[in-house]
Amino acid sequence: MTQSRTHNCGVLRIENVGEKVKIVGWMENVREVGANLAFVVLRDFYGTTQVVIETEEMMNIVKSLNKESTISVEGTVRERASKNPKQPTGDIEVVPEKIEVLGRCRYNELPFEINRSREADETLRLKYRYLDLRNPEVKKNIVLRCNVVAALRQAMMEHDFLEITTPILTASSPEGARDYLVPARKHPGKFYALPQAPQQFKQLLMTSGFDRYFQIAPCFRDEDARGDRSPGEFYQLDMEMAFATQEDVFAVLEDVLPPIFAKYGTYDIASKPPFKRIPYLESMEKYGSDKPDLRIDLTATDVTELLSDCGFGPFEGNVIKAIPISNCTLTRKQIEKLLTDAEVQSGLKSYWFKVDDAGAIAGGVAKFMQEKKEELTEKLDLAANTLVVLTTGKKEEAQKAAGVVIKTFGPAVPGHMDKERYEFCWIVDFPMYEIGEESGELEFCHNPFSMPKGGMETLLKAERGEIDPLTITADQYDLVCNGVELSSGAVRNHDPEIMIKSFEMVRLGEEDVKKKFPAMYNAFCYGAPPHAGIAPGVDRMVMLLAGEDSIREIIPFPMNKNAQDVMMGAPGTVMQQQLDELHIAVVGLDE
RNA sequence: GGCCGAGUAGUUCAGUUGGUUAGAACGCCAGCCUGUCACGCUGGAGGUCGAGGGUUCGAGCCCCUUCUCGGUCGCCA
Repeated sequence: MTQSRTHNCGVLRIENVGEKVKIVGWMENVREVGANLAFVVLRDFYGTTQVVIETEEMMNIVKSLNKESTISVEGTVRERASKNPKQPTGDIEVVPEKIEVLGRCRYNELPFEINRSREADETLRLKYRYLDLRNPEVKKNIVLRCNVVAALRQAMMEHDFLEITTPILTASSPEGARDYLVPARKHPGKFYALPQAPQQFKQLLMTSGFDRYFQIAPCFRDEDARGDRSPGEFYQLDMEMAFATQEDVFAVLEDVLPPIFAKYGTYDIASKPPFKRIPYLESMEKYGSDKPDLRIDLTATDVTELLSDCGFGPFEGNVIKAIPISNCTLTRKQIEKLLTDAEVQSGLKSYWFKVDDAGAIAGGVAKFMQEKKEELTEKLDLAANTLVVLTTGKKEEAQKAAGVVIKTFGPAVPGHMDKERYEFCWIVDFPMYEIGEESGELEFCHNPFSMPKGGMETLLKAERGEIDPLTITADQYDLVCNGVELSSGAVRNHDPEIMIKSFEMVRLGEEDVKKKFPAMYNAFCYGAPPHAGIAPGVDRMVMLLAGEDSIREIIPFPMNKNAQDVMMGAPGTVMQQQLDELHIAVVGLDE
């Protein structure tokens, strides 16, 4: 038989009995049950098929091989004497006439057992990622990723977006994250930068008249990792639309995303358009977060006025937020445990009391609450068996702590979270400016590319002192799903004069704009369309869909937390000649 | 960079108040087993307890230093 294979390891069924077949794959397991009887589990991408060994000749071949060797098996499909209903191919087995060794596994002990690789130490998994990926449970996330990317691409094309690639070697952008730099051989002392996002290119495409652009775009940022943030590189579904408003952008994603989430996600249910829209300030007040998990029905209420003079020390002079949790039957110990979890995450201590089943206030800081019982009951709509968690600190601290408490208690207290669904929302009306923590002066809150609401007129009013610049908002928005920030986007500032004015607000000016964004500034001077866009993170989307907590589970070859590829040995040293060509002298390293 | 957690057999882990030869499961090796499918049974090999130093008659365990990994905060326009 000259074919490489006639069937894969996932397709043979009872109907194929009697057929001559050739299958290939990895020898996953050998079950030796008698002197001349053994069962070989052959695995390929598609599944597993049992090969039965009944002769001394075949037994000798099998016994000479380590597990995970690749072999080809030519033989006949036979109905099993004892079937296994748990396996798709469990009704049949292949009786081999010829077994050929294709790739011998040189080791009889692997770094970990393939089918249990997810339990192994992560560093080991990453070092032997090619073995880790043999595990169908690991592989399935990569397959999912591929399907999701294909579905996104198809949906975007159907919405008349063109996929256009933009440079990987480009210029360093002075704003935002730390850049990855690439030394320029032909230009000593100069550097390319890898793009943090194709932001400027896509805006330039808009000025070129491409009406709708998208790209599954690789982005590079030299910032530290998180559980949901891969260090170094990640992918965005980057998109931009000319002559478009916030509503146009929303309409596209509200059309594109829910079907893909419902189809490929762990849960079948996704928000229907239009998604809930929550102004940034309201979100911070109510959910203590700019990425609320709307599957949780808990919200925070400001009780500063009510409780600041209640006599409890930590409350004095601080903002106080209350999160009432109805029908809560947690024990004191469980409550304390959850509060500790929340404290670890937020770094802020919170307090509690509860209304017991007799309607009395008890536990935690109850003794400071007794005098305020009536007002509290009215304000928080308290009933029996309601737990109230209190957070406090400066306004931002109290809000942030409340946000963490909500996300900690929501899943832990029965009845407050409908987990099996995807809840999208838009966070809108982001402030354009904020007071920088270090500088103490006005700074851009998010990015300088956004169009301030009201345009030039608003900026002039602020300049004349008629309005507080902190109240200026932008048509800038985040897409949030289940408490995960999927994306940021905005209606862009396409007007050179407004751009300059907007920069002047933060003590920068025309020269800075020209210096930082020369191409974009110049391009906008030649007649630019109003445009808007967004860039949902592909990795985070797939992570949500796969139901994984670690971003590394959905990346084929992830780096570790310290931005190292332990499999390839990156970053690594290079030859002196390479350094010389790049005009780089490495100093201060002991080698 | 701060804080928290972890590091013991190939892998995942246990290891009592500091006390004899550091254990289990899986994997591996050998033998047995003619219908297994997480096969079973019997036996065996396998350890610088992350590294270095200290306390002690005696350290996997206590103390100090350090390395590595993970989580979290900073950071991520």
